[in-house]
Amino acid sequence: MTADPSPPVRLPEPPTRPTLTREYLAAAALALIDAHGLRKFSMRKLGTAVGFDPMAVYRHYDDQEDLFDGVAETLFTEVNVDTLPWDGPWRELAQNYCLRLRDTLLRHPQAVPLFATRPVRSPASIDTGVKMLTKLSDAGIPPAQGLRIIRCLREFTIGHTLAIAVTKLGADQRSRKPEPGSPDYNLLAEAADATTLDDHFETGLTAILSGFEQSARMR
Amino acid sequence: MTADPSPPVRLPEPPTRPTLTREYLAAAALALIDAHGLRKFSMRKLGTAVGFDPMAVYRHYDDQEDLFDGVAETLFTEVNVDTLPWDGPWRELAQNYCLRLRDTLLRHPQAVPLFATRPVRSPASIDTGVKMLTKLSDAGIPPAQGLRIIRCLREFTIGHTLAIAVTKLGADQRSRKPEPGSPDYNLLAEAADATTLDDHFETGLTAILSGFEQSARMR
DNA sequence: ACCTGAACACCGTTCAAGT
DNA sequence: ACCTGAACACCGTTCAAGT
Repeated sequence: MTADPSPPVRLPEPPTRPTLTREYLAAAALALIDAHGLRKFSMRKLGTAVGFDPMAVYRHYDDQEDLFDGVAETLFTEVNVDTLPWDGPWRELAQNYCLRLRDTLLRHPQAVPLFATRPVRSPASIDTGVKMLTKLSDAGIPPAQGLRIIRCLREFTIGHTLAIAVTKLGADQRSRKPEPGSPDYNLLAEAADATTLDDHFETGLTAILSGFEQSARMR
Repeated sequence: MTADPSPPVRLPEPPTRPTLTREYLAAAALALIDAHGLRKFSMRKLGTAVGFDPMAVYRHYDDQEDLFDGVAETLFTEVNVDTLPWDGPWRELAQNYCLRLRDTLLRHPQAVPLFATRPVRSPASIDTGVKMLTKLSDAGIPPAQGLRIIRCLREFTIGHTLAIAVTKLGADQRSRKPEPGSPDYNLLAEAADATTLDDHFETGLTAILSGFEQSARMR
Protein backbone atom coordinates (compact mmCIF):
# COMPACT_ATOMS: atom_id res chain seq x y z
CA MET A 1 0.00 0.00 0.00
CA THR A 2 2.99 2.37 -0.45
CA ALA A 3 1.65 4.82 -3.05
CA ASP A 4 4.20 6.32 -5.43
CA PRO A 5 3.22 9.86 -6.43
CA SER A 6 5.64 10.15 -9.36
CA PRO A 7 4.28 8.99 -12.73
CA PRO A 8 5.18 5.34 -13.28
CA VAL A 9 8.04 4.71 -15.63
CA ARG A 10 6.70 3.62 -18.95
CA LEU A 11 8.61 0.45 -19.78
CA PRO A 12 8.90 -0.78 -23.34
CA GLU A 13 6.89 -3.85 -24.20
CA PRO A 14 8.71 -6.80 -22.70
CA PRO A 15 9.56 -9.60 -25.07
CA THR A 16 6.42 -11.64 -24.71
CA ARG A 17 6.82 -15.34 -24.63
CA PRO A 18 3.67 -16.80 -26.07
CA THR A 19 1.65 -18.80 -23.59
CA LEU A 20 -0.04 -22.03 -24.46
CA THR A 21 -3.79 -22.25 -24.18
CA ARG A 22 -6.12 -25.14 -24.85
CA GLU A 23 -7.62 -23.33 -27.84
CA TYR A 24 -4.27 -22.51 -29.40
CA LEU A 25 -3.04 -26.06 -28.96
CA ALA A 26 -6.19 -27.50 -30.52
CA ALA A 27 -5.90 -25.16 -33.50
CA ALA A 28 -2.22 -26.03 -33.90
CA ALA A 29 -3.02 -29.74 -33.72
CA LEU A 30 -5.62 -29.31 -36.46
CA ALA A 31 -3.08 -27.48 -38.62
CA LEU A 32 -0.58 -30.30 -38.18
CA ILE A 33 -3.22 -32.90 -39.02
CA ASP A 34 -4.23 -30.94 -42.12
CA ALA A 35 -0.62 -30.72 -43.22
CA HIS A 36 0.68 -34.21 -42.53
CA GLY A 37 -2.31 -36.45 -41.82
CA LEU A 38 -3.76 -37.99 -38.71
CA ARG A 39 -1.41 -40.95 -38.84
CA LYS A 40 1.69 -38.79 -38.62
CA PHE A 41 0.40 -36.64 -35.78
CA SER A 42 1.84 -37.05 -32.32
CA MET A 43 1.67 -35.31 -28.97
CA ARG A 44 5.42 -34.77 -29.01
CA LYS A 45 5.41 -33.19 -32.45
CA LEU A 46 2.68 -30.79 -31.36
CA GLY A 47 4.70 -29.66 -28.34
CA THR A 48 7.83 -29.03 -30.35
CA ALA A 49 5.89 -27.50 -33.27
CA VAL A 50 4.60 -24.74 -31.00
CA GLY A 51 8.10 -24.17 -29.63
CA PHE A 52 7.76 -25.90 -26.28
CA ASP A 53 8.81 -29.08 -24.63
CA PRO A 54 7.49 -32.26 -26.29
CA MET A 55 5.54 -32.90 -23.10
CA ALA A 56 4.10 -29.40 -22.79
CA VAL A 57 0.68 -30.42 -24.13
CA TYR A 58 0.07 -32.59 -21.07
CA ARG A 59 -0.19 -29.52 -18.91
CA HIS A 60 -3.30 -28.50 -20.83
CA TYR A 61 -4.86 -31.77 -21.93
CA ASP A 62 -5.11 -35.03 -20.01
CA ASP A 63 -4.14 -37.18 -22.95
CA GLN A 64 -4.49 -37.55 -26.70
CA GLU A 65 -8.16 -38.45 -26.42
CA ASP A 66 -8.78 -35.22 -24.57
CA LEU A 67 -6.82 -33.20 -27.13
CA PHE A 68 -8.74 -34.76 -30.01
CA ASP A 69 -11.98 -33.74 -28.31
CA GLY A 70 -10.55 -30.23 -28.39
CA VAL A 71 -9.77 -30.52 -32.09
CA ALA A 72 -13.33 -31.66 -32.76
CA GLU A 73 -14.57 -28.64 -30.83
CA THR A 74 -12.37 -26.36 -32.94
CA LEU A 75 -13.92 -27.84 -36.06
CA PHE A 76 -17.41 -27.34 -34.69
CA THR A 77 -16.59 -23.72 -33.90
CA GLU A 78 -15.50 -23.23 -37.49
CA VAL A 79 -19.01 -24.18 -38.62
CA ASN A 80 -20.10 -20.89 -37.06
CA VAL A 81 -23.64 -21.94 -36.28
CA ASP A 82 -24.58 -18.49 -34.97
CA THR A 83 -24.82 -17.14 -38.51
CA LEU A 84 -27.29 -19.79 -39.65
CA PRO A 85 -30.76 -18.58 -40.71
CA TRP A 86 -32.32 -19.24 -37.31
CA ASP A 87 -35.34 -17.08 -38.12
CA GLY A 88 -36.35 -18.79 -41.34
CA PRO A 89 -38.30 -22.02 -41.85
CA TRP A 90 -36.84 -25.06 -40.09
CA ARG A 91 -36.22 -26.95 -43.31
CA GLU A 92 -34.02 -24.17 -44.62
CA LEU A 93 -32.25 -24.00 -41.29
CA ALA A 94 -31.59 -27.73 -41.13
CA GLN A 95 -30.43 -27.92 -44.71
CA ASN A 96 -28.07 -24.97 -44.29
CA TYR A 97 -26.64 -26.51 -41.16
CA CYS A 98 -25.85 -29.75 -42.94
CA LEU A 99 -24.29 -27.98 -45.92
CA ARG A 100 -22.16 -25.84 -43.63
CA LEU A 101 -21.02 -28.82 -41.61
CA ARG A 102 -20.07 -30.68 -44.76
CA ASP A 103 -18.18 -27.73 -46.25
CA THR A 104 -16.31 -27.12 -43.04
CA LEU A 105 -15.28 -30.73 -42.67
CA LEU A 106 -14.22 -30.99 -46.31
CA ARG A 107 -11.79 -28.14 -45.72
CA HIS A 108 -10.08 -30.56 -43.31
CA PRO A 109 -10.35 -33.96 -44.97
CA GLN A 110 -7.57 -35.44 -42.85
CA ALA A 111 -9.50 -34.59 -39.70
CA VAL A 112 -12.88 -35.96 -40.77
CA PRO A 113 -12.23 -39.44 -39.34
CA LEU A 114 -11.34 -37.80 -36.03
CA PHE A 115 -14.54 -35.75 -36.00
CA ALA A 116 -16.73 -38.62 -37.16
CA THR A 117 -15.54 -41.04 -34.48
CA ARG A 118 -16.17 -38.74 -31.54
CA PRO A 119 -19.54 -38.54 -29.77
CA VAL A 120 -20.85 -35.01 -29.50
CA ARG A 121 -20.33 -33.85 -25.96
CA SER A 122 -19.16 -30.25 -26.20
CA PRO A 123 -21.59 -27.74 -24.63
CA ALA A 124 -21.64 -25.71 -27.85
CA SER A 125 -22.80 -28.62 -29.97
CA ILE A 126 -25.34 -29.80 -27.40
CA ASP A 127 -26.64 -26.26 -27.24
CA THR A 128 -27.05 -26.18 -31.01
CA GLY A 129 -28.96 -29.42 -30.85
CA VAL A 130 -31.32 -28.02 -28.26
CA LYS A 131 -31.91 -24.85 -30.27
CA MET A 132 -32.65 -26.87 -33.37
CA LEU A 133 -35.03 -29.11 -31.44
CA THR A 134 -36.84 -26.08 -30.05
CA LYS A 135 -37.19 -24.71 -33.55
CA LEU A 136 -38.79 -27.91 -34.79
CA SER A 137 -40.94 -28.01 -31.69
CA ASP A 138 -42.22 -24.50 -32.50
CA ALA A 139 -43.15 -25.78 -35.96
CA GLY A 140 -45.37 -28.41 -34.39
CA ILE A 141 -43.01 -31.36 -34.56
CA PRO A 142 -42.97 -33.36 -31.32
CA PRO A 143 -39.54 -33.55 -29.65
CA ALA A 144 -39.15 -37.30 -30.15
CA GLN A 145 -39.73 -36.96 -33.88
CA GLY A 146 -37.57 -33.84 -34.01
CA LEU A 147 -34.69 -35.69 -32.43
CA ARG A 148 -35.08 -38.47 -34.96
CA ILE A 149 -34.93 -35.99 -37.84
CA ILE A 150 -31.89 -34.19 -36.43
CA ARG A 151 -30.04 -37.42 -35.82
CA CYS A 152 -30.77 -38.73 -39.30
CA LEU A 153 -29.57 -35.55 -40.93
CA ARG A 154 -26.43 -35.45 -38.84
CA GLU A 155 -25.63 -39.10 -39.46
CA PHE A 156 -26.17 -38.79 -43.19
CA THR A 157 -24.05 -35.66 -43.37
CA ILE A 158 -21.18 -37.21 -41.47
CA GLY A 159 -21.43 -40.52 -43.31
CA HIS A 160 -21.38 -38.68 -46.61
CA THR A 161 -18.51 -36.41 -45.70
CA LEU A 162 -16.50 -39.31 -44.36
CA ALA A 163 -17.00 -41.24 -47.58
CA ILE A 164 -15.88 -38.27 -49.67
CA ALA A 165 -12.89 -37.58 -47.43
CA VAL A 166 -11.52 -41.12 -47.28
CA THR A 167 -12.05 -41.61 -51.00
CA LYS A 168 -10.22 -38.39 -51.76
CA LEU A 169 -7.35 -39.24 -49.42
CA GLY A 170 -7.19 -42.88 -50.49
CA ALA A 171 -7.09 -41.96 -54.15
CA ASP A 172 -3.74 -40.25 -53.71
CA GLN A 173 -1.95 -43.45 -52.89
CA ARG A 174 -3.87 -46.30 -54.51
CA SER A 175 -5.82 -47.09 -57.62
CA ARG A 176 -9.58 -46.84 -57.40
CA LYS A 177 -11.29 -47.87 -60.64
CA PRO A 178 -12.57 -51.44 -61.11
CA GLU A 179 -10.61 -53.45 -63.63
CA PRO A 180 -11.93 -52.75 -67.13
CA GLY A 181 -12.02 -56.48 -67.74
CA SER A 182 -15.07 -56.97 -65.52
CA PRO A 183 -18.29 -57.70 -67.43
CA ASP A 184 -20.35 -55.01 -65.72
CA TYR A 185 -17.60 -52.47 -65.89
CA ASN A 186 -19.49 -50.39 -68.38
CA LEU A 187 -22.55 -49.96 -66.22
CA LEU A 188 -20.57 -48.85 -63.19
CA ALA A 189 -18.19 -46.67 -65.15
CA GLU A 190 -21.01 -45.02 -67.01
CA ALA A 191 -22.85 -44.30 -63.76
CA ALA A 192 -19.72 -43.06 -62.01
CA ASP A 193 -18.96 -40.73 -64.89
CA ALA A 194 -22.45 -39.31 -64.92
CA THR A 195 -22.50 -38.50 -61.23
CA THR A 196 -19.65 -36.84 -59.41
CA LEU A 197 -18.57 -38.01 -56.01
CA ASP A 198 -20.77 -35.58 -54.13
CA ASP A 199 -23.57 -34.37 -56.35
CA HIS A 200 -25.98 -36.55 -54.46
CA PHE A 201 -25.65 -34.78 -51.15
CA GLU A 202 -28.37 -32.19 -51.61
CA THR A 203 -30.52 -34.78 -53.34
CA GLY A 204 -30.13 -37.00 -50.31
CA LEU A 205 -30.87 -34.23 -47.87
CA THR A 206 -34.00 -33.28 -49.76
CA ALA A 207 -35.07 -36.89 -49.87
CA ILE A 208 -34.71 -37.29 -46.11
CA LEU A 209 -36.60 -34.09 -45.41
CA SER A 210 -39.37 -34.89 -47.89
CA GLY A 211 -39.61 -38.39 -46.54
CA PHE A 212 -40.07 -37.16 -43.01
CA GLU A 213 -42.55 -34.52 -44.04
CA GLN A 214 -44.54 -37.14 -45.90
CA SER A 215 -44.59 -39.51 -42.94
CA ALA A 216 -45.71 -36.56 -40.78
CA ARG A 217 -48.66 -35.91 -43.07
CA MET A 218 -49.72 -39.53 -42.96
CA ARG A 219 -49.70 -39.61 -39.17
CA MET B 1 11.47 -92.70 -59.98
CA THR B 2 12.32 -95.82 -57.95
CA ALA B 3 8.93 -97.49 -57.51
CA ASP B 4 8.33 -99.40 -54.29
CA PRO B 5 5.96 -102.36 -54.86
CA SER B 6 5.22 -102.98 -51.16
CA PRO B 7 2.20 -101.10 -49.79
CA PRO B 8 3.30 -97.79 -48.33
CA VAL B 9 3.59 -97.68 -44.60
CA ARG B 10 0.62 -95.89 -43.17
CA LEU B 11 2.05 -93.26 -40.92
CA PRO B 12 0.01 -91.72 -38.11
CA GLU B 13 -1.15 -88.16 -38.66
CA PRO B 14 1.84 -85.93 -38.13
CA PRO B 15 1.47 -83.16 -35.58
CA THR B 16 0.18 -80.44 -37.87
CA ARG B 17 1.51 -77.00 -37.30
CA PRO B 18 -1.22 -74.59 -38.29
CA THR B 19 -0.31 -72.39 -41.25
CA LEU B 20 -1.13 -68.72 -41.40
CA THR B 21 -3.37 -67.45 -44.14
CA ARG B 22 -4.56 -63.96 -44.92
CA GLU B 23 -8.14 -64.88 -44.03
CA TYR B 24 -7.22 -66.43 -40.70
CA LEU B 25 -5.06 -63.47 -39.77
CA ALA B 26 -7.81 -61.01 -40.64
CA ALA B 27 -10.34 -62.96 -38.58
CA ALA B 28 -7.92 -63.14 -35.67
CA ALA B 29 -7.25 -59.40 -35.90
CA LEU B 30 -10.99 -58.74 -35.78
CA ALA B 31 -11.31 -60.95 -32.71
CA LEU B 32 -8.53 -59.03 -30.95
CA ILE B 33 -10.11 -55.70 -31.86
CA ASP B 34 -13.48 -56.90 -30.57
CA ALA B 35 -11.90 -58.01 -27.33
CA HIS B 36 -9.54 -55.15 -26.52
CA GLY B 37 -10.42 -52.26 -28.82
CA LEU B 38 -8.79 -50.75 -31.86
CA ARG B 39 -6.43 -48.60 -29.81
CA LYS B 40 -4.85 -51.58 -28.09
CA PHE B 41 -4.41 -53.58 -31.26
CA SER B 42 -0.95 -54.03 -32.72
CA MET B 43 0.73 -56.03 -35.44
CA ARG B 44 3.06 -57.61 -32.90
CA LYS B 45 0.23 -58.69 -30.62
CA LEU B 46 -1.52 -60.33 -33.56
CA GLY B 47 1.55 -62.35 -34.47
CA THR B 48 2.07 -63.59 -30.94
CA ALA B 49 -1.66 -64.14 -30.37
CA VAL B 50 -1.75 -66.66 -33.20
CA GLY B 51 1.34 -68.39 -31.85
CA PHE B 52 3.93 -67.06 -34.27
CA ASP B 53 6.69 -64.52 -34.36
CA PRO B 54 5.58 -60.93 -33.72
CA MET B 55 6.66 -60.13 -37.26
CA ALA B 56 4.89 -63.09 -38.88
CA VAL B 57 2.01 -60.97 -40.16
CA TYR B 58 4.31 -59.11 -42.52
CA ARG B 59 4.74 -62.22 -44.60
CA HIS B 60 1.04 -62.05 -45.48
CA TYR B 61 0.20 -58.37 -45.37
CA ASP B 62 2.30 -55.44 -46.55
CA ASP B 63 1.55 -53.30 -43.53
CA GLN B 64 -1.16 -52.40 -41.02
CA GLU B 65 -3.16 -50.53 -43.64
CA ASP B 66 -3.25 -53.63 -45.78
CA LEU B 67 -4.27 -55.80 -42.82
CA PHE B 68 -7.08 -53.43 -41.91
CA ASP B 69 -8.35 -53.67 -45.47
CA GLY B 70 -8.48 -57.39 -44.83
CA VAL B 71 -10.43 -56.90 -41.61
CA ALA B 72 -12.93 -54.71 -43.46
CA GLU B 73 -13.30 -57.46 -46.04
CA THR B 74 -13.94 -59.99 -43.29
CA LEU B 75 -16.69 -57.77 -41.94
CA PHE B 76 -18.22 -57.41 -45.39
CA THR B 77 -18.17 -61.16 -45.82
CA GLU B 78 -20.06 -61.52 -42.54
CA VAL B 79 -22.90 -59.47 -44.04
CA ASN B 80 -23.51 -62.45 -46.30
CA VAL B 81 -25.02 -60.52 -49.18
CA ASP B 82 -25.74 -63.68 -51.15
CA THR B 83 -28.71 -64.46 -48.95
CA LEU B 84 -30.39 -61.09 -49.52
CA PRO B 85 -33.78 -61.11 -51.29
CA TRP B 86 -32.29 -60.46 -54.72
CA ASP B 87 -35.48 -61.53 -56.47
CA GLY B 88 -37.86 -59.23 -54.64
CA PRO B 89 -38.58 -55.54 -55.27
CA TRP B 90 -35.52 -53.30 -55.16
CA ARG B 91 -36.77 -51.28 -52.18
CA GLU B 92 -37.01 -54.40 -50.08
CA LEU B 93 -33.59 -55.47 -51.26
CA ALA B 94 -31.96 -52.14 -50.48
CA GLN B 95 -33.59 -51.87 -47.09
CA ASN B 96 -32.59 -55.40 -46.13
CA TYR B 97 -29.04 -54.73 -47.21
CA CYS B 98 -28.81 -51.67 -44.99
CA LEU B 99 -30.33 -53.45 -42.00
CA ARG B 100 -27.97 -56.38 -42.44
CA LEU B 101 -24.96 -54.11 -42.74
CA ARG B 102 -25.95 -52.24 -39.60
CA ASP B 103 -26.56 -55.41 -37.60
CA THR B 104 -23.28 -56.93 -38.68
CA LEU B 105 -21.29 -53.83 -37.79
CA LEU B 106 -23.01 -53.46 -34.44
CA ARG B 107 -21.81 -56.94 -33.53
CA HIS B 108 -18.32 -55.43 -33.79
CA PRO B 109 -18.66 -51.92 -32.38
CA GLN B 110 -14.92 -51.57 -31.81
CA ALA B 111 -14.28 -52.20 -35.50
CA VAL B 112 -16.88 -49.80 -36.89
CA PRO B 113 -14.46 -46.84 -37.05
CA LEU B 114 -12.07 -49.05 -39.01
CA PHE B 115 -14.76 -50.09 -41.48
CA ALA B 116 -16.19 -46.59 -41.82
CA THR B 117 -12.85 -44.96 -42.64
CA ARG B 118 -11.91 -47.33 -45.41
CA PRO B 119 -12.99 -46.76 -49.03
CA VAL B 120 -14.71 -49.77 -50.55
CA ARG B 121 -12.28 -51.44 -52.89
CA SER B 122 -12.69 -55.18 -52.35
CA PRO B 123 -13.95 -57.05 -55.41
CA ALA B 124 -16.80 -58.56 -53.38
CA SER B 125 -18.19 -55.20 -52.33
CA ILE B 126 -17.75 -53.65 -55.76
CA ASP B 127 -19.55 -56.64 -57.19
CA THR B 128 -22.44 -56.16 -54.79
CA GLY B 129 -22.66 -52.52 -55.82
CA VAL B 130 -22.85 -53.48 -59.47
CA LYS B 131 -25.53 -56.08 -58.81
CA MET B 132 -27.60 -53.56 -56.87
CA LEU B 133 -27.20 -50.99 -59.60
CA THR B 134 -28.31 -53.51 -62.19
CA LYS B 135 -31.35 -54.30 -60.10
CA LEU B 136 -32.35 -50.63 -59.93
CA SER B 137 -31.63 -50.29 -63.62
CA ASP B 138 -34.04 -53.16 -64.34
CA ALA B 139 -36.66 -51.26 -62.36
CA GLY B 140 -36.29 -48.30 -64.69
CA ILE B 141 -33.99 -46.17 -62.60
CA PRO B 142 -31.16 -44.66 -64.66
CA PRO B 143 -27.67 -45.67 -63.47
CA ALA B 144 -26.66 -42.16 -62.39
CA GLN B 145 -29.71 -41.87 -60.14
CA GLY B 146 -29.28 -45.45 -58.96
CA LEU B 147 -25.73 -44.71 -57.88
CA ARG B 148 -26.96 -41.66 -55.99
CA ILE B 149 -29.53 -43.73 -54.14
CA ILE B 150 -27.08 -46.48 -53.27
CA ARG B 151 -24.48 -44.03 -52.05
CA CYS B 152 -26.98 -42.15 -49.91
CA LEU B 153 -28.22 -45.33 -48.29
CA ARG B 154 -24.73 -46.57 -47.64
CA GLU B 155 -23.57 -43.25 -46.21
CA PHE B 156 -26.57 -42.97 -43.95
CA THR B 157 -26.20 -46.53 -42.75
CA ILE B 158 -22.53 -46.12 -41.94
CA GLY B 159 -23.00 -42.68 -40.40
CA HIS B 160 -25.77 -44.06 -38.22
CA THR B 161 -23.89 -47.15 -37.17
CA LEU B 162 -20.79 -45.13 -36.41
CA ALA B 163 -22.78 -42.78 -34.20
CA ILE B 164 -24.32 -45.68 -32.30
CA ALA B 165 -20.99 -47.46 -31.93
CA VAL B 166 -18.96 -44.52 -30.66
CA THR B 167 -21.73 -43.46 -28.30
CA LYS B 168 -21.96 -46.96 -26.90
CA LEU B 169 -18.20 -47.27 -26.50
CA GLY B 170 -17.76 -43.74 -25.16
CA ALA B 171 -20.50 -44.21 -22.59
CA ASP B 172 -18.45 -46.83 -20.80
CA GLN B 173 -15.78 -44.38 -19.75
CA ARG B 174 -17.37 -40.92 -19.61
CA SER B 175 -20.60 -39.23 -18.65
CA ARG B 176 -23.00 -38.39 -21.43
CA LYS B 177 -26.05 -36.52 -20.16
CA PRO B 178 -26.19 -32.70 -20.26
CA GLU B 179 -26.04 -31.05 -16.88
CA PRO B 180 -29.52 -30.94 -15.36
CA GLY B 181 -28.95 -27.25 -14.55
CA SER B 182 -29.33 -26.18 -18.17
CA PRO B 183 -32.60 -24.35 -18.93
CA ASP B 184 -33.56 -26.52 -21.88
CA TYR B 185 -32.56 -29.69 -20.17
CA ASN B 186 -36.13 -30.83 -19.93
CA LEU B 187 -36.82 -30.61 -23.63
CA LEU B 188 -33.74 -32.58 -24.58
CA ALA B 189 -34.10 -35.12 -21.79
CA GLU B 190 -37.74 -35.65 -22.59
CA ALA B 191 -36.95 -36.20 -26.26
CA ALA B 192 -34.03 -38.49 -25.52
CA ASP B 193 -36.15 -40.58 -23.19
CA ALA B 194 -38.92 -40.92 -25.74
CA THR B 195 -36.66 -42.15 -28.49
CA THR B 196 -33.97 -44.75 -28.06
CA LEU B 197 -30.58 -44.38 -29.63
CA ASP B 198 -31.45 -46.26 -32.78
CA ASP B 199 -35.19 -46.35 -33.25
CA HIS B 200 -34.84 -43.79 -36.02
CA PHE B 201 -32.87 -45.97 -38.37
CA GLU B 202 -35.73 -47.59 -40.21
CA THR B 203 -37.63 -44.33 -40.16
CA GLY B 204 -34.64 -42.66 -41.80
CA LEU B 205 -34.26 -45.39 -44.38
CA THR B 206 -37.89 -45.17 -45.30
CA ALA B 207 -37.66 -41.39 -45.51
CA ILE B 208 -34.72 -41.56 -47.91
CA LEU B 209 -36.40 -44.14 -50.09
CA SER B 210 -39.74 -42.30 -50.13
CA GLY B 211 -37.98 -39.05 -50.86
CA PHE B 212 -36.19 -40.50 -53.85
CA GLU B 213 -39.32 -42.15 -55.15
CA GLN B 214 -41.17 -38.88 -54.86
CA SER B 215 -38.49 -36.96 -56.74
CA ALA B 216 -38.58 -39.68 -59.39
CA ARG B 217 -42.31 -39.18 -59.85
CA MET B 218 -41.89 -35.44 -60.24
CA ARG B 219 -39.21 -35.85 -62.87
C1' DA C 1 14.49 -70.78 -49.16
C1' DC C 2 12.51 -69.50 -45.36
C1' DC C 3 12.05 -67.42 -40.97
C1' DT C 4 13.57 -65.02 -36.95
C1' DG C 5 14.49 -61.51 -34.01
C1' DA C 6 17.74 -57.65 -33.47
C1' DA C 7 17.73 -52.94 -34.60
C1' DC C 8 15.92 -48.32 -35.94
C1' DA C 9 13.20 -44.58 -35.34
C1' DC C 10 9.68 -43.55 -33.32
C1' DC C 11 5.28 -43.49 -29.91
C1' DG C 12 2.01 -42.03 -25.22
C1' DT C 13 2.49 -41.19 -20.64
C1' DT C 14 4.52 -40.78 -15.97
C1' DC C 15 7.26 -38.70 -12.62
C1' DA C 16 11.67 -37.72 -10.23
C1' DA C 17 14.77 -34.28 -10.48
C1' DG C 18 15.98 -29.86 -11.27
C1' DT C 19 15.31 -24.43 -11.23
C1' DA D 1 5.69 -23.58 -8.03
C1' DC D 2 6.61 -24.76 -12.29
C1' DC D 3 8.73 -27.16 -15.95
C1' DT D 4 11.81 -30.35 -18.03
C1' DG D 5 13.41 -34.31 -19.92
C1' DA D 6 14.82 -38.96 -18.49
C1' DA D 7 12.65 -43.29 -18.26
C1' DC D 8 9.20 -46.98 -19.09
C1' DA D 9 6.73 -49.80 -21.84
C1' DC D 10 5.47 -49.98 -25.84
C1' DC D 11 4.88 -49.18 -31.33
C1' DG D 12 5.50 -50.20 -37.11
C1' DT D 13 8.72 -51.68 -40.17
C1' DT D 14 13.18 -53.23 -42.14
C1' DC D 15 16.69 -56.42 -42.91
C1' DA D 16 20.98 -58.86 -41.67
C1' DA D 17 21.87 -63.02 -39.80
C1' DG D 18 20.87 -67.48 -38.98
C1' DT D 19 18.92 -72.41 -40.19
